[in-house]
Amino acid sequence: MAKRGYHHGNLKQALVEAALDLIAEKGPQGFTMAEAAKLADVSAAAPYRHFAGREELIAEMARQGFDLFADLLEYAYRDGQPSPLVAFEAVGRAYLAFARKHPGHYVAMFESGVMPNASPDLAAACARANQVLVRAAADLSQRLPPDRRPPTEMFAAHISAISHGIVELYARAAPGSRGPFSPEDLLETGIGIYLRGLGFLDPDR
Amino acid sequence: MAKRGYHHGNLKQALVEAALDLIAEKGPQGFTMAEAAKLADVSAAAPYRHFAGREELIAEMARQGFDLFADLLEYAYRDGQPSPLVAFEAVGRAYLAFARKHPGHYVAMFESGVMPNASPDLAAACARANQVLVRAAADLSQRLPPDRRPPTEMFAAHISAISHGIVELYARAAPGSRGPFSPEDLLETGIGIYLRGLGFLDPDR
DNA sequence: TGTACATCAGTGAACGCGCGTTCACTGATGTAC
DNA sequence: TGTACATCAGTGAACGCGCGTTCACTGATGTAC
Repeated sequence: MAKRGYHHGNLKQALVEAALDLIAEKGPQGFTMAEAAKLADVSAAAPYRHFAGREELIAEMARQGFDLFADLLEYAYRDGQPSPLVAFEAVGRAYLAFARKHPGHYVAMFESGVMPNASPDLAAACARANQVLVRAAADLSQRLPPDRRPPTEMFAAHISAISHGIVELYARAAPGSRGPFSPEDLLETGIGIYLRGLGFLDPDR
Repeated sequence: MAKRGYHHGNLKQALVEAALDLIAEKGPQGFTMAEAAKLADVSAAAPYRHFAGREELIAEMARQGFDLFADLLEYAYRDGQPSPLVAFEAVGRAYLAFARKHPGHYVAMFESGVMPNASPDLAAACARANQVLVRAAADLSQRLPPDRRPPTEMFAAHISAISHGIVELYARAAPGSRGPFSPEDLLETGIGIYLRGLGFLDPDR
């Protein structure tokens, strides 16, 4: 690490990242302001130049998490290319990949107890991520005959629920602790069966 | 509350129940030994006559939770009566009802970070609950032609995941905060669509 | 039935600790002139 | 370019607090004889 003088230069973000590491390693309550400050190599009082308190730091982690999450889902969806179905399944994989690669963000977003309306920024980021899922569901629904289309919000909620459930129950625990299937397999097959139930035929399976 | 003398009489269970109340109200880290003792009307040192430490109290809450959970799922399943499909859907409803009625247990079981192998008793209770789901899935699978049966464990895992996901995302938050659908509706429709995807026709929908 | 005694399940005080946060301060930076 | 000064982003010490846990103790209970 480069030597630094009296001023840190980028302390706010350094604190966020330190806290993300701590939270990923030790769970939602597993970070303290003091420890984050120590990891960022500043005194325990320094964080209060950038955050009003602990809650605000957590909210900032969650906000950045939802922003990144929305970006990744959007990138995976690619406006429904090459087809809504393929794009939709890519979104599912991106969901799981995000949880795997950014466990600190994931915990801050979904397990820290932070309320999405804690700040307008956080609420906006949260809504944006959700809208990617909703849009993917809506586009895909268009392919069904009108009388067999599920409500879009419900469709999106089902996908969120199974994805989140798999992350929490099977991706978080020690590898192999819960049955012989990888989270990725579980999610792919689960969404596949669900989509078939809606009337999409998946010729590959 | 009845006056009590020097001895409490049933302190161990009283502590468990106090801690369940606290955890339900304030989240997985939202209880302390001191506060549980206070709620049970004993000194802060008294809990250590019954539990080796905080972790052991959490594990006991989770153990009792899994036991109750297994009982309720089993009762809902009723050995597959009147039909595997109907019984299976009753299990889904029982899952959600458990999470609603016993939030303290649910949190201790799934959000407290307690490891299922923390004690043999806990592991056994956890396995028993899981086995009810596996059995329900297995019985239902029997109705499908052999070449279309999903692996039983996977089937059960999908159901666990969607149930857990709905609890965490939609049943926990403030009512109405997340879309227009009740958790019960979401779970019923979600499982319905999934089962149709497996090849079960549900004539009602 | 009465008594001595082991065992059990509480008490109350104390411990060391680390936390979140505040405060007066100071070193560094950047800008106006 | 040089200097005075406002502003910013750190420090270090201190606070009050509540926690988990330990310890020597004591009141209550139950059992052997």
